[in-house]
Amino acid sequence: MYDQVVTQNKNQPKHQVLAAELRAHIASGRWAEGDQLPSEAELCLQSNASRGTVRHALAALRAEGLISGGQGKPPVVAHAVKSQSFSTFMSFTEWAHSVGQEPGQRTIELAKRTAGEQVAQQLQVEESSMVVQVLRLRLLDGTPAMIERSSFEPEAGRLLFDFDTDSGSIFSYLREQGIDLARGRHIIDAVAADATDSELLGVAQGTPLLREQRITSTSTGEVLEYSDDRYLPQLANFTIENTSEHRAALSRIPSAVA
Amino acid sequence: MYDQVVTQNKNQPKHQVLAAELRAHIASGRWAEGDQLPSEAELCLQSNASRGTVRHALAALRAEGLISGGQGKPPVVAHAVKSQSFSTFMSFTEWAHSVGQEPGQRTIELAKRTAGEQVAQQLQVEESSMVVQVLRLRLLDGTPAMIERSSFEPEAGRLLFDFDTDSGSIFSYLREQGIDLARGRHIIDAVAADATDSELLGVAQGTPLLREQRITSTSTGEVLEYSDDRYLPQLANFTIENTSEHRAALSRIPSAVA
DNA sequence: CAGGCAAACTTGTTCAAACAAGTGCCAATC
DNA sequence: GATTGGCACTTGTTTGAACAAGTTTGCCTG
Repeated sequence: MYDQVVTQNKNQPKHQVLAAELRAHIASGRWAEGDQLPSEAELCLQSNASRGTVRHALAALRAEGLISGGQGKPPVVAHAVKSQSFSTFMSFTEWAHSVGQEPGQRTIELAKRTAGEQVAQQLQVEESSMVVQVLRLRLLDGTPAMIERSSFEPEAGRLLFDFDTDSGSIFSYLREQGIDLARGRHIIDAVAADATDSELLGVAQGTPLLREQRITSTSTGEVLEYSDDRYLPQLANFTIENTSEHRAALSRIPSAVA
Repeated sequence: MYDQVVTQNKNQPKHQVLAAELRAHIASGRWAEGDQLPSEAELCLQSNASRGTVRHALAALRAEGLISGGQGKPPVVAHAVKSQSFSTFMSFTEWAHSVGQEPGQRTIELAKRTAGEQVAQQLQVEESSMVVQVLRLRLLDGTPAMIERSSFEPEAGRLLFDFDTDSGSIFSYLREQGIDLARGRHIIDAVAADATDSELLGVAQGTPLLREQRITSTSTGEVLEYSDDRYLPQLANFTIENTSEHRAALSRIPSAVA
Protein backbone atom coordinates (compact mmCIF):
# COMPACT_ATOMS: atom_id res chain seq x y z
CA MET A 1 0.00 0.00 0.00
CA TYR A 2 1.30 3.45 0.79
CA ASP A 3 4.96 2.98 1.39
CA GLN A 4 6.49 6.02 -0.20
CA VAL A 5 8.17 8.44 2.15
CA VAL A 6 7.10 12.03 1.81
CA THR A 7 10.09 14.13 0.92
CA GLN A 8 10.08 17.61 2.31
CA ASN A 9 10.14 20.13 -0.47
CA LYS A 10 11.65 23.30 0.87
CA ASN A 11 9.44 25.48 -1.25
CA GLN A 12 6.24 23.72 -0.44
CA PRO A 13 4.60 23.04 2.89
CA LYS A 14 4.51 19.45 4.03
CA HIS A 15 0.75 19.28 4.05
CA GLN A 16 0.62 20.34 0.40
CA VAL A 17 3.25 17.79 -0.60
CA LEU A 18 1.30 15.07 1.15
CA ALA A 19 -1.99 16.14 -0.41
CA ALA A 20 -0.40 16.07 -3.85
CA GLU A 21 1.00 12.60 -3.27
CA LEU A 22 -2.34 11.30 -2.09
CA ARG A 23 -3.98 12.82 -5.15
CA ALA A 24 -1.43 11.12 -7.36
CA HIS A 25 -2.13 7.76 -5.79
CA ILE A 26 -5.80 8.16 -6.52
CA ALA A 27 -5.26 9.51 -10.02
CA SER A 28 -2.95 6.64 -10.88
CA GLY A 29 -5.62 4.11 -9.96
CA ARG A 30 -3.53 2.73 -7.15
CA TRP A 31 -6.45 3.54 -4.89
CA ALA A 32 -9.66 2.98 -6.73
CA GLU A 33 -13.09 4.34 -6.00
CA GLY A 34 -14.32 2.87 -2.75
CA ASP A 35 -10.86 1.91 -1.56
CA GLN A 36 -9.92 2.84 1.94
CA LEU A 37 -6.95 5.06 2.52
CA PRO A 38 -4.35 4.19 5.16
CA SER A 39 -5.26 5.26 8.65
CA GLU A 40 -4.07 8.60 9.89
CA ALA A 41 -1.61 6.85 12.19
CA GLU A 42 -0.11 5.01 9.24
CA LEU A 43 0.07 8.15 7.16
CA CYS A 44 1.86 9.89 10.04
CA LEU A 45 4.46 7.14 10.26
CA GLN A 46 5.02 6.90 6.55
CA SER A 47 5.08 10.61 5.88
CA ASN A 48 7.04 11.46 8.99
CA ALA A 49 4.52 14.16 9.79
CA SER A 50 2.37 14.97 12.75
CA ARG A 51 -1.26 14.04 12.83
CA GLY A 52 -2.29 17.68 12.46
CA THR A 53 -0.34 17.94 9.22
CA VAL A 54 -1.85 14.72 7.90
CA ARG A 55 -5.33 15.95 8.75
CA HIS A 56 -4.60 19.22 7.00
CA ALA A 57 -3.75 17.33 3.81
CA LEU A 58 -6.82 15.12 4.11
CA ALA A 59 -9.02 18.18 4.65
CA ALA A 60 -7.93 19.57 1.30
CA LEU A 61 -8.87 16.32 -0.43
CA ARG A 62 -12.21 16.31 1.36
CA ALA A 63 -12.90 19.86 0.25
CA GLU A 64 -12.24 18.78 -3.34
CA GLY A 65 -14.63 15.88 -2.95
CA LEU A 66 -11.89 13.37 -3.67
CA ILE A 67 -12.34 11.44 -0.42
CA SER A 68 -15.16 10.99 2.01
CA GLY A 69 -15.99 9.07 5.14
CA GLY A 70 -16.76 9.61 8.80
CA GLN A 71 -15.52 9.35 12.32
CA GLY A 72 -14.00 6.04 13.34
CA LYS A 73 -13.21 4.85 9.82
CA PRO A 74 -10.39 5.84 7.50
CA PRO A 75 -11.46 7.90 4.49
CA VAL A 76 -12.46 6.19 1.27
CA VAL A 77 -11.95 7.36 -2.29
CA ALA A 78 -15.22 8.92 -3.34
CA HIS A 79 -16.86 7.80 -6.54
CA ALA A 80 -15.36 10.91 -7.51
CA VAL A 81 -15.28 13.36 -10.16
CA LYS A 82 -11.61 14.09 -10.09
CA SER A 83 -11.00 17.73 -9.35
CA GLN A 84 -8.83 19.48 -11.83
CA SER A 85 -5.95 21.72 -10.99
CA PHE A 86 -6.20 25.42 -11.69
CA SER A 87 -4.12 25.22 -14.82
CA THR A 88 -5.85 22.08 -16.10
CA PHE A 89 -9.17 23.83 -15.79
CA MET A 90 -7.99 27.07 -17.32
CA SER A 91 -6.06 25.64 -20.25
CA PHE A 92 -7.89 23.66 -22.94
CA THR A 93 -4.57 22.21 -24.09
CA GLU A 94 -3.61 20.96 -20.69
CA TRP A 95 -7.09 19.63 -20.05
CA ALA A 96 -7.16 17.67 -23.28
CA HIS A 97 -3.82 16.06 -22.48
CA SER A 98 -5.03 15.21 -18.98
CA VAL A 99 -7.96 13.26 -20.37
CA GLY A 100 -5.83 11.48 -22.92
CA GLN A 101 -6.96 13.41 -25.95
CA GLU A 102 -4.94 15.27 -28.52
CA PRO A 103 -5.61 19.01 -28.44
CA GLY A 104 -5.52 21.08 -31.58
CA GLN A 105 -6.20 24.67 -32.50
CA ARG A 106 -6.71 26.74 -35.58
CA THR A 107 -6.41 30.50 -35.30
CA ILE A 108 -9.07 32.31 -37.25
CA GLU A 109 -8.05 35.79 -36.19
CA LEU A 110 -5.70 37.71 -33.92
CA ALA A 111 -6.52 41.39 -33.78
CA LYS A 112 -6.18 44.58 -31.81
CA ARG A 113 -9.38 46.57 -31.74
CA THR A 114 -11.63 48.65 -29.54
CA ALA A 115 -13.33 46.68 -26.84
CA GLY A 116 -17.01 47.29 -27.50
CA GLU A 117 -19.64 47.26 -24.83
CA GLN A 118 -19.62 43.73 -23.50
CA VAL A 119 -15.88 43.13 -23.57
CA ALA A 120 -15.31 46.54 -21.98
CA GLN A 121 -17.64 45.69 -19.18
CA GLN A 122 -16.01 42.34 -18.49
CA LEU A 123 -12.43 43.64 -18.76
CA GLN A 124 -13.38 46.74 -16.76
CA VAL A 125 -12.07 49.13 -19.37
CA GLU A 126 -13.61 51.87 -21.53
CA GLU A 127 -15.49 50.84 -24.63
CA SER A 128 -13.04 52.76 -26.74
CA SER A 129 -10.00 51.08 -25.16
CA MET A 130 -7.87 48.87 -27.36
CA VAL A 131 -7.84 45.19 -26.50
CA VAL A 132 -6.31 42.12 -28.13
CA GLN A 133 -8.75 39.52 -29.42
CA VAL A 134 -8.25 35.96 -30.57
CA LEU A 135 -10.76 33.75 -32.31
CA ARG A 136 -9.73 30.08 -32.40
CA LEU A 137 -11.28 26.75 -33.22
CA ARG A 138 -10.21 24.14 -30.67
CA LEU A 139 -10.11 20.44 -31.55
CA LEU A 140 -10.05 17.19 -29.62
CA ASP A 141 -8.37 14.32 -31.48
CA GLY A 142 -8.82 16.29 -34.67
CA THR A 143 -12.55 16.86 -34.14
CA PRO A 144 -13.85 20.42 -33.80
CA ALA A 145 -14.96 20.73 -30.19
CA MET A 146 -15.01 24.38 -29.12
CA ILE A 147 -14.92 27.95 -30.39
CA GLU A 148 -12.87 30.29 -28.25
CA ARG A 149 -13.26 34.05 -28.36
CA SER A 150 -10.72 35.62 -26.01
CA SER A 151 -10.12 39.27 -25.25
CA PHE A 152 -7.06 40.46 -23.35
CA GLU A 153 -6.20 43.74 -21.74
CA PRO A 154 -3.44 45.32 -23.81
CA GLU A 155 -0.36 44.69 -21.67
CA ALA A 156 -0.83 40.96 -21.60
CA GLY A 157 -2.41 40.84 -25.02
CA ARG A 158 0.48 42.41 -26.90
CA LEU A 159 2.64 39.43 -25.96
CA LEU A 160 0.43 37.29 -28.17
CA PHE A 161 1.73 38.98 -31.30
CA ASP A 162 5.05 37.25 -30.55
CA PHE A 163 3.39 33.87 -30.00
CA ASP A 164 2.24 31.30 -32.50
CA THR A 165 -1.37 30.91 -31.42
CA ASP A 166 -1.60 27.74 -33.51
CA SER A 167 1.00 26.03 -31.38
CA GLY A 168 -0.90 25.59 -28.14
CA SER A 169 -1.94 27.11 -24.89
CA ILE A 170 -2.15 30.89 -24.54
CA PHE A 171 -2.68 30.45 -20.81
CA SER A 172 0.58 28.51 -20.43
CA TYR A 173 2.48 30.92 -22.68
CA LEU A 174 1.38 33.99 -20.74
CA ARG A 175 2.27 32.33 -17.47
CA GLU A 176 5.72 31.50 -18.82
CA GLN A 177 6.08 35.18 -19.72
CA GLY A 178 5.52 36.00 -16.07
CA ILE A 179 1.92 37.18 -16.35
CA ASP A 180 0.11 36.62 -13.07
CA LEU A 181 -2.88 34.50 -14.08
CA ALA A 182 -4.17 33.41 -10.72
CA ARG A 183 -7.94 33.59 -10.46
CA GLY A 184 -10.78 32.43 -12.63
CA ARG A 185 -14.51 32.99 -12.73
CA HIS A 186 -16.60 30.70 -14.89
CA ILE A 187 -20.19 31.31 -15.94
CA ILE A 188 -21.89 28.39 -17.63
CA ASP A 189 -25.01 28.67 -19.74
CA ALA A 190 -26.30 27.69 -23.16
CA VAL A 191 -26.41 29.63 -26.42
CA ALA A 192 -27.50 29.04 -29.97
CA ALA A 193 -24.72 28.60 -32.54
CA ASP A 194 -24.31 31.78 -34.56
CA ALA A 195 -23.03 31.92 -38.15
CA THR A 196 -19.36 31.75 -37.15
CA ASP A 197 -19.95 28.94 -34.70
CA SER A 198 -21.94 26.92 -37.19
CA GLU A 199 -19.36 27.27 -39.92
CA LEU A 200 -16.39 26.37 -37.73
CA LEU A 201 -18.02 23.59 -35.76
CA GLY A 202 -19.92 22.20 -38.70
CA VAL A 203 -23.36 22.40 -37.13
CA ALA A 204 -26.58 24.15 -38.00
CA GLN A 205 -27.13 27.70 -36.89
CA GLY A 206 -29.23 27.66 -33.73
CA THR A 207 -27.72 24.41 -32.47
CA PRO A 208 -27.41 24.48 -28.67
CA LEU A 209 -23.85 25.07 -27.51
CA LEU A 210 -22.61 24.83 -23.96
CA ARG A 211 -21.07 28.19 -23.21
CA GLU A 212 -18.43 28.94 -20.59
CA GLN A 213 -17.60 32.60 -20.07
CA ARG A 214 -14.30 32.85 -18.32
CA ILE A 215 -12.83 35.88 -16.59
CA THR A 216 -9.19 35.55 -15.64
CA SER A 217 -7.61 37.88 -13.11
CA THR A 218 -4.35 38.43 -11.31
CA SER A 219 -3.96 37.35 -7.72
CA THR A 220 -4.84 40.91 -6.74
CA GLY A 221 -7.98 40.98 -8.85
CA GLU A 222 -7.05 42.93 -11.98
CA VAL A 223 -8.91 41.44 -14.92
CA LEU A 224 -6.62 40.30 -17.71
CA GLU A 225 -8.84 38.17 -19.94
CA TYR A 226 -12.44 37.65 -20.85
CA SER A 227 -13.22 34.60 -22.92
CA ASP A 228 -16.42 33.18 -24.41
CA ASP A 229 -15.93 29.48 -25.06
CA ARG A 230 -18.61 27.49 -26.85
CA TYR A 231 -18.49 23.72 -26.66
CA LEU A 232 -20.32 21.12 -28.63
CA PRO A 233 -22.29 19.67 -25.71
CA GLN A 234 -22.01 16.12 -27.02
CA LEU A 235 -18.25 16.44 -26.63
CA ALA A 236 -17.97 17.96 -23.18
CA ASN A 237 -19.93 18.77 -20.05
CA PHE A 238 -19.25 20.16 -16.60
CA THR A 239 -19.70 17.90 -13.62
CA ILE A 240 -19.63 18.53 -9.90
CA GLU A 241 -20.61 16.73 -6.74
CA ASN A 242 -21.81 18.08 -3.48
CA THR A 243 -22.81 16.60 -0.16
CA SER A 244 -24.67 17.74 2.88
CA GLU A 245 -21.28 18.01 4.56
CA HIS A 246 -19.33 19.90 1.98
CA ARG A 247 -20.74 22.65 -0.14
CA ALA A 248 -20.05 22.73 -3.82
CA ALA A 249 -18.55 26.04 -4.73
CA LEU A 250 -20.71 26.09 -7.86
CA SER A 251 -23.70 28.40 -7.65
CA ARG A 252 -26.89 28.56 -9.65
CA ILE A 253 -27.43 32.23 -10.41
CA PRO A 254 -30.67 33.80 -11.56
CA SER A 255 -30.60 36.24 -14.40
CA ALA A 256 -32.92 39.10 -15.15
CA VAL A 257 -36.04 38.18 -17.07
CA ALA A 258 -35.32 38.91 -20.72
CA MET B 1 -17.38 45.31 13.84
CA TYR B 2 -17.60 41.71 14.91
CA ASP B 3 -18.83 41.85 18.43
CA GLN B 4 -21.15 38.93 18.66
CA VAL B 5 -20.03 36.18 20.99
CA VAL B 6 -20.05 32.73 19.48
CA THR B 7 -22.37 30.56 21.45
CA GLN B 8 -21.36 26.96 21.75
CA ASN B 9 -23.99 24.76 20.23
CA LYS B 10 -23.74 21.37 21.84
CA ASN B 11 -24.70 19.59 18.64
CA GLN B 12 -22.35 21.49 16.42
CA PRO B 13 -18.62 21.91 16.62
CA LYS B 14 -17.32 25.35 17.48
CA HIS B 15 -15.51 25.75 14.20
CA GLN B 16 -18.72 25.12 12.24
CA VAL B 17 -20.68 27.57 14.35
CA LEU B 18 -18.04 30.21 13.76
CA ALA B 19 -17.89 29.52 10.03
CA ALA B 20 -21.67 29.84 9.81
CA GLU B 21 -21.62 33.14 11.68
CA LEU B 22 -18.90 34.52 9.45
CA ARG B 23 -20.89 33.43 6.40
CA ALA B 24 -23.94 35.18 7.78
CA HIS B 25 -22.01 38.41 8.26
CA ILE B 26 -20.92 38.32 4.67
CA ALA B 27 -24.32 37.32 3.32
CA SER B 28 -26.02 40.12 5.25
CA GLY B 29 -23.77 42.69 3.62
CA ARG B 30 -22.23 43.65 6.93
CA TRP B 31 -18.89 42.79 5.37
CA ALA B 32 -18.92 43.74 1.74
CA GLU B 33 -16.73 42.53 -1.06
CA GLY B 34 -13.20 43.69 -0.44
CA ASP B 35 -13.76 44.32 3.25
CA GLN B 36 -11.20 42.97 5.63
CA LEU B 37 -12.25 40.51 8.26
CA PRO B 38 -11.14 40.94 11.86
CA SER B 39 -7.70 39.56 12.60
CA GLU B 40 -7.40 36.03 13.87
CA ALA B 41 -6.44 37.37 17.28
CA GLU B 42 -9.62 39.41 17.43
CA LEU B 43 -11.74 36.50 16.27
CA CYS B 44 -10.17 34.35 19.00
CA LEU B 45 -11.05 36.89 21.68
CA GLN B 46 -14.55 37.47 20.46
CA SER B 47 -15.42 33.86 19.79
CA ASN B 48 -13.67 32.57 22.88
CA ALA B 49 -11.93 29.97 20.77
CA SER B 50 -8.37 28.99 20.15
CA ARG B 51 -6.50 30.16 17.11
CA GLY B 52 -6.59 26.64 15.67
CA THR B 53 -10.37 26.61 15.81
CA VAL B 54 -10.59 30.05 14.20
CA ARG B 55 -8.27 28.97 11.42
CA HIS B 56 -10.35 25.85 10.88
CA ALA B 57 -13.44 28.01 10.34
CA LEU B 58 -11.56 30.37 8.04
CA ALA B 59 -10.23 27.42 6.05
CA ALA B 60 -13.77 26.31 5.29
CA LEU B 61 -14.64 29.78 4.00
CA ARG B 62 -11.47 29.81 1.90
CA ALA B 63 -12.34 26.45 0.40
CA GLU B 64 -15.74 27.86 -0.58
CA GLY B 65 -14.06 30.83 -2.19
CA LEU B 66 -15.82 33.24 0.13
CA ILE B 67 -12.65 34.83 1.47
CA SER B 68 -9.14 35.20 0.21
CA GLY B 69 -5.89 36.83 1.18
CA GLY B 70 -2.35 35.95 2.16
CA GLN B 71 0.15 35.76 4.94
CA GLY B 72 0.54 38.85 7.10
CA LYS B 73 -2.84 40.35 6.27
CA PRO B 74 -6.30 39.45 7.53
CA PRO B 75 -8.56 37.78 4.95
CA VAL B 76 -10.78 39.88 2.72
CA VAL B 77 -14.20 39.08 1.37
CA ALA B 78 -13.67 37.82 -2.15
CA HIS B 79 -15.68 39.32 -4.98
CA ALA B 80 -17.36 36.17 -4.46
CA VAL B 81 -19.88 34.00 -5.89
CA LYS B 82 -21.65 33.02 -2.75
CA SER B 83 -21.54 29.29 -2.26
CA GLN B 84 -24.87 27.65 -1.72
CA SER B 85 -25.68 25.14 0.93
CA PHE B 86 -26.43 21.56 -0.04
CA SER B 87 -30.14 21.99 0.33
CA THR B 88 -30.22 25.35 -1.42
CA PHE B 89 -28.46 23.82 -4.39
CA MET B 90 -30.59 20.70 -4.47
CA SER B 91 -33.97 22.31 -4.02
CA PHE B 92 -35.30 24.72 -6.64
CA THR B 93 -37.81 26.06 -4.14
CA GLU B 94 -35.24 26.85 -1.51
CA TRP B 95 -32.89 28.32 -4.11
CA ALA B 96 -35.55 30.65 -5.48
CA HIS B 97 -36.34 31.91 -2.00
CA SER B 98 -32.66 32.43 -1.29
CA VAL B 99 -32.30 34.72 -4.29
CA GLY B 100 -35.44 36.64 -3.42
CA GLN B 101 -37.67 35.15 -6.07
CA GLU B 102 -41.01 33.46 -5.73
CA PRO B 103 -40.89 29.80 -6.71
CA GLY B 104 -43.80 28.10 -8.37
CA GLN B 105 -44.53 24.71 -9.82
CA ARG B 106 -47.11 23.04 -11.97
CA THR B 107 -47.27 19.28 -12.04
CA ILE B 108 -47.83 17.90 -15.46
CA GLU B 109 -47.62 14.25 -14.48
CA LEU B 110 -46.92 11.93 -11.57
CA ALA B 111 -46.66 8.30 -12.65
CA LYS B 112 -45.31 4.90 -11.78
CA ARG B 113 -43.84 3.15 -14.76
CA THR B 114 -40.98 0.99 -15.95
CA ALA B 115 -37.66 2.73 -15.92
CA GLY B 116 -36.50 2.44 -19.50
CA GLU B 117 -32.89 2.33 -20.54
CA GLN B 118 -31.50 5.70 -19.47
CA VAL B 119 -33.32 6.04 -16.16
CA ALA B 120 -32.47 2.41 -15.33
CA GLN B 121 -28.82 3.11 -15.92
CA GLN B 122 -28.78 6.22 -13.78
CA LEU B 123 -30.83 4.72 -10.93
CA GLN B 124 -28.85 1.49 -11.18
CA VAL B 125 -31.94 -0.69 -11.56
CA GLU B 126 -33.26 -3.03 -14.25
CA GLU B 127 -34.96 -1.50 -17.25
CA SER B 128 -38.15 -3.33 -16.32
CA SER B 129 -38.13 -2.06 -12.73
CA MET B 130 -40.91 0.23 -11.66
CA VAL B 131 -39.93 3.78 -10.80
CA VAL B 132 -41.88 6.90 -9.88
CA GLN B 133 -41.63 9.80 -12.31
CA VAL B 134 -42.62 13.43 -11.99
CA LEU B 135 -42.78 16.01 -14.75
CA ARG B 136 -43.10 19.57 -13.49
CA LEU B 137 -42.85 23.09 -14.84
CA ARG B 138 -40.97 25.31 -12.39
CA LEU B 139 -41.52 29.04 -12.30
CA LEU B 140 -39.65 32.05 -10.94
CA ASP B 141 -41.87 34.99 -10.02
CA GLY B 142 -44.59 33.47 -12.16
CA THR B 143 -42.36 33.08 -15.23
CA PRO B 144 -41.66 29.60 -16.61
CA ALA B 145 -38.01 28.94 -15.90
CA MET B 146 -37.31 25.21 -15.87
CA ILE B 147 -38.69 21.80 -16.80
CA GLU B 148 -37.97 19.10 -14.26
CA ARG B 149 -38.15 15.40 -15.09
CA SER B 150 -37.44 13.41 -11.95
CA SER B 151 -37.32 9.66 -11.49
CA PHE B 152 -37.23 8.05 -8.06
CA GLU B 153 -36.46 4.54 -6.96
CA PRO B 154 -39.71 3.02 -5.68
CA GLU B 155 -39.27 3.18 -1.91
CA ALA B 156 -38.73 6.91 -1.87
CA GLY B 157 -40.94 7.53 -4.86
CA ARG B 158 -44.09 5.98 -3.42
CA LEU B 159 -44.11 8.70 -0.74
CA LEU B 160 -44.82 11.22 -3.47
CA PHE B 161 -48.31 9.83 -4.00
CA ASP B 162 -49.13 11.24 -0.56
CA PHE B 163 -47.62 14.64 -1.36
CA ASP B 164 -49.08 17.57 -3.23
CA THR B 165 -46.36 18.08 -5.83
CA ASP B 166 -47.86 21.49 -6.67
CA SER B 167 -47.13 22.73 -3.18
CA GLY B 168 -43.35 22.93 -3.25
CA SER B 169 -40.11 21.10 -2.78
CA ILE B 170 -39.96 17.34 -3.25
CA PHE B 171 -36.43 17.38 -1.90
CA SER B 172 -37.54 19.01 1.36
CA TYR B 173 -40.60 16.76 1.67
CA LEU B 174 -38.57 13.58 1.27
CA ARG B 175 -36.05 14.76 3.79
CA GLU B 176 -38.83 15.51 6.26
CA GLN B 177 -40.04 11.95 5.72
CA GLY B 178 -36.64 10.74 6.86
CA ILE B 179 -35.23 9.88 3.47
CA ASP B 180 -31.45 10.17 3.50
CA LEU B 181 -30.74 12.58 0.67
CA ALA B 182 -27.11 13.36 1.27
CA ARG B 183 -25.07 13.44 -1.92
CA GLY B 184 -25.52 15.03 -5.30
CA ARG B 185 -23.83 14.74 -8.65
CA HIS B 186 -24.55 17.40 -11.24
CA ILE B 187 -23.77 17.17 -14.94
CA ILE B 188 -24.22 20.38 -16.89
CA ASP B 189 -24.58 20.56 -20.63
CA ALA B 190 -26.86 22.03 -23.28
CA VAL B 191 -29.78 20.48 -25.16
CA ALA B 192 -32.32 21.56 -27.71
CA ALA B 193 -35.87 22.09 -26.44
CA ASP B 194 -38.06 19.16 -27.42
CA ALA B 195 -41.81 19.34 -28.04
CA THR B 196 -42.72 19.14 -24.34
CA ASP B 197 -40.10 21.69 -23.36
CA SER B 198 -41.16 24.12 -26.04
CA GLU B 199 -44.82 23.89 -25.12
CA LEU B 200 -44.29 24.34 -21.38
CA LEU B 201 -41.58 26.98 -21.54
CA GLY B 202 -43.15 28.82 -24.44
CA VAL B 203 -40.11 28.67 -26.72
CA ALA B 204 -39.45 27.25 -30.14
CA GLN B 205 -38.45 23.64 -30.52
CA GLY B 206 -34.66 23.46 -30.82
CA THR B 207 -34.08 26.45 -28.56
CA PRO B 208 -30.90 25.91 -26.49
CA LEU B 209 -31.66 24.95 -22.90
CA LEU B 210 -29.15 24.69 -20.11
CA ARG B 211 -29.47 21.17 -18.79
CA GLU B 212 -28.52 19.94 -15.33
CA GLN B 213 -28.72 16.20 -14.80
CA ARG B 214 -28.79 15.52 -11.10
CA ILE B 215 -28.20 12.21 -9.36
CA THR B 216 -29.12 12.18 -5.69
CA SER B 217 -27.82 9.45 -3.38
CA THR B 218 -27.87 8.48 0.25
CA SER B 219 -24.85 9.11 2.42
CA THR B 220 -23.82 5.52 1.71
CA GLY B 221 -24.16 5.90 -2.03
CA GLU B 222 -27.46 4.27 -2.94
CA VAL B 223 -29.02 6.22 -5.78
CA LEU B 224 -32.50 7.53 -4.99
CA GLU B 225 -33.22 10.03 -7.73
CA TYR B 226 -32.24 10.92 -11.24
CA SER B 227 -33.46 14.23 -12.55
CA ASP B 228 -33.11 16.03 -15.88
CA ASP B 229 -33.67 19.75 -15.33
CA ARG B 230 -33.79 22.11 -18.30
CA TYR B 231 -33.43 25.82 -17.66
CA LEU B 232 -34.07 28.75 -19.89
CA PRO B 233 -30.48 29.98 -20.06
CA GLN B 234 -31.50 33.62 -20.02
CA LEU B 235 -33.00 33.01 -16.58
CA ALA B 236 -30.24 31.08 -14.89
CA ASN B 237 -26.61 30.06 -15.20
CA PHE B 238 -24.04 28.22 -13.14
CA THR B 239 -21.06 30.15 -11.86
CA ILE B 240 -17.90 29.11 -10.11
CA GLU B 241 -14.55 30.58 -9.24
CA ASN B 242 -11.20 28.95 -8.91
CA THR B 243 -7.72 30.11 -8.03
CA SER B 244 -4.25 28.75 -8.32
CA GLU B 245 -4.44 28.08 -4.60
CA HIS B 246 -7.79 26.41 -4.35
CA ARG B 247 -9.13 24.04 -6.94
CA ALA B 248 -12.68 24.31 -8.11
CA ALA B 249 -14.40 21.01 -7.58
CA LEU B 250 -16.11 21.44 -10.95
CA SER B 251 -14.63 19.34 -13.72
CA ARG B 252 -14.83 19.63 -17.47
CA ILE B 253 -15.51 16.13 -18.75
CA PRO B 254 -15.06 14.93 -22.29
CA SER B 255 -17.76 12.83 -23.86
CA ALA B 256 -17.51 10.25 -26.58
CA VAL B 257 -17.53 11.59 -30.10
CA ALA B 258 -21.09 11.22 -31.38
C1' DC C 1 -24.94 -19.76 16.94
C1' DA C 2 -26.29 -15.18 18.06
C1' DG C 3 -26.14 -11.19 20.77
C1' DG C 4 -24.07 -8.10 23.96
C1' DC C 5 -20.26 -5.89 26.08
C1' DA C 6 -15.64 -4.29 26.59
C1' DA C 7 -11.42 -3.03 24.71
C1' DA C 8 -8.72 -1.46 21.05
C1' DC C 9 -8.60 1.30 17.23
C1' DT C 10 -10.06 5.11 14.39
C1' DT C 11 -11.42 9.81 13.21
C1' DG C 12 -13.14 14.63 14.91
C1' DT C 13 -12.41 18.65 17.91
C1' DT C 14 -10.01 21.81 20.70
C1' DC C 15 -6.25 23.94 22.70
C1' DA C 16 -1.48 25.65 23.01
C1' DA C 17 3.28 26.54 21.86
C1' DA C 18 6.91 27.55 18.79
C1' DC C 19 8.76 29.06 14.68
C1' DA C 20 8.55 30.92 9.76
C1' DA C 21 7.26 34.30 6.70
C1' DG C 22 4.79 38.26 5.19
C1' DT C 23 2.89 43.26 5.96
C1' DG C 24 2.87 47.85 7.47
C1' DC C 25 4.40 51.76 9.95
C1' DC C 26 7.69 54.74 11.94
C1' DA C 27 12.11 56.70 12.61
C1' DA C 28 16.64 57.63 11.14
C1' DT C 29 19.82 58.67 7.65
C1' DC C 30 21.26 60.29 3.24
C1' DG D 1 11.85 64.04 0.30
C1' DA D 2 13.11 59.37 -0.48
C1' DT D 3 14.96 55.14 1.07
C1' DT D 4 16.15 51.71 4.32
C1' DG D 5 15.99 49.20 8.48
C1' DG D 6 13.82 47.74 12.60
C1' DC D 7 9.96 46.50 15.19
C1' DA D 8 5.28 45.24 16.01
C1' DC D 9 1.70 42.84 14.14
C1' DT D 10 -0.33 39.47 11.15
C1' DT D 11 -1.05 34.99 8.90
C1' DG D 12 0.95 30.13 7.68
C1' DT D 13 2.95 25.75 9.29
C1' DT D 14 4.04 22.17 12.38
C1' DT D 15 3.92 19.64 16.44
C1' DG D 16 1.75 17.50 20.37
C1' DA D 17 -1.55 16.55 24.00
C1' DA D 18 -6.04 15.65 25.62
C1' DC D 19 -10.62 14.46 25.13
C1' DA D 20 -14.97 13.12 22.45
C1' DA D 21 -17.21 10.17 19.53
C1' DG D 22 -17.63 6.58 16.23
C1' DT D 23 -16.17 1.77 14.47
C1' DT D 24 -14.49 -2.81 14.70
C1' DT D 25 -13.10 -6.97 16.75
C1' DG D 26 -12.90 -10.48 20.05
C1' DC D 27 -14.65 -12.90 23.88
C1' DC D 28 -18.13 -14.58 26.84
C1' DT D 29 -22.70 -16.02 27.95
C1' DG D 30 -27.23 -17.61 27.06
